[in-house]
Amino acid sequence: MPESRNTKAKIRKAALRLFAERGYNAVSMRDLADAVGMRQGGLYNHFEGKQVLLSDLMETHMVGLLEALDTAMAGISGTRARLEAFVRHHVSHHLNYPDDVFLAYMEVRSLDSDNRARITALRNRYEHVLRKILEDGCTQGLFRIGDAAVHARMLLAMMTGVTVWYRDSGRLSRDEVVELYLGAALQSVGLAAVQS
Amino acid sequence: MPESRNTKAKIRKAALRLFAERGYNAVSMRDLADAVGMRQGGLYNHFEGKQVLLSDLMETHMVGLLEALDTAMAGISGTRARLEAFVRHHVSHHLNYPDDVFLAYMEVRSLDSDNRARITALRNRYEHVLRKILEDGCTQGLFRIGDAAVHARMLLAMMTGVTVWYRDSGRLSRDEVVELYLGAALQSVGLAAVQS
DNA sequence: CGTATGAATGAACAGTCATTCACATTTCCG
DNA sequence: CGGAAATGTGAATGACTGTTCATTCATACG
Repeated sequence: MPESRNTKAKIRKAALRLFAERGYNAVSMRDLADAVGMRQGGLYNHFEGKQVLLSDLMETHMVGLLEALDTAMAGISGTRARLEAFVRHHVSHHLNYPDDVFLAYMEVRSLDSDNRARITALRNRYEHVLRKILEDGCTQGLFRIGDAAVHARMLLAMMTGVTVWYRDSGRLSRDEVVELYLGAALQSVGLAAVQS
Repeated sequence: MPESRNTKAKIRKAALRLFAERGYNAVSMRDLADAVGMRQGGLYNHFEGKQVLLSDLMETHMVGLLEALDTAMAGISGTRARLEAFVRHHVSHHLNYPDDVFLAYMEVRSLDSDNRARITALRNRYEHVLRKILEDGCTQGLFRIGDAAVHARMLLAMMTGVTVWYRDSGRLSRDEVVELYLGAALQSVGLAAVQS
């Protein structure tokens, strides 16, 4: 049992990396088995098939993302503070799990329709949290934005894009990057960036 | 000759749509031939192969994007005006050619290394134009942003994301969407949105 | 009219795909 | 130790991959 869980985790890890790097369709079960250090047949002792493996990875990521969001937002009140918490959570989570995020973003179309519906529902729940914050800020006259729903998508695209370019070997630390995105997000809704 | 150019254009059009919709690796030459209304063998009278077709589509798009940018920026002076022109150009161009943009964004990794280098160079030239505007705005004390290079990537990701959600059947017109993105972009650099 | 040309076909190629399975090997537990 | 369950192997399956090619066809030209 412990040995089993170990290889299962190794398969997930290798699959995440390969799928994110080359794309779901460009990775064969042979490639995956090679990366884990076994033959392709053995993979099927741990997963029913390639499609199940993909949707499993995606669902795990989305559930983890939502849980991390709950944790990050717990007990935070005030619209501005909630926006700040959301941005910090989103960017730092994306910096910490770039492969997961990239996969969940790029390979939705590789899911069959049932799995896609489930994943999309989770994503909508996530997006809705940000939209709610923006709507609150609007009705309170706190934010100056044209359209809350559109602005939510703008901010999510902006922040999610951090995975495309950020490298740990670059000149900026993760914390610095988080603060840069926070400043831009706050200004984009019409708030002054710094307050310290 | 005219007939040839016609089918060649039909192949490009169908390939663009299919690649953008399902992904390069998920589209077979048989699928493509079916979409055009011919058999797979005939495709090779017009293109050397699948990879050439992909890089051809991408290069055409990137060159067109750069040309459209030149046109949009021609004669525009003043940092703020140049930023406005860039944003308007980028968003409206992405609304008009969503498949091209999506393909060029998603399938860079499906290119072999030579083609990838060429496409990436074009993309960097494009990104550099925006970064230059932001740097100018910084040195002039006009913009309030943390880091011009990072901010350029933030804005590009934000604006490019419009292709993910926008539908002509939705409640917003393309022009309205362009103005929403313009407002957000201006505020994100610390400028007031409206001036009319 | 004869012929050269560009274009389309449909079969064939060698290779890869995800998946299955009978069979070894290892691990666990009584 | 013994046997059962878990785990890995390697070969096989049939379907599909991008690409090639001999052949056919229609049109254009001298």
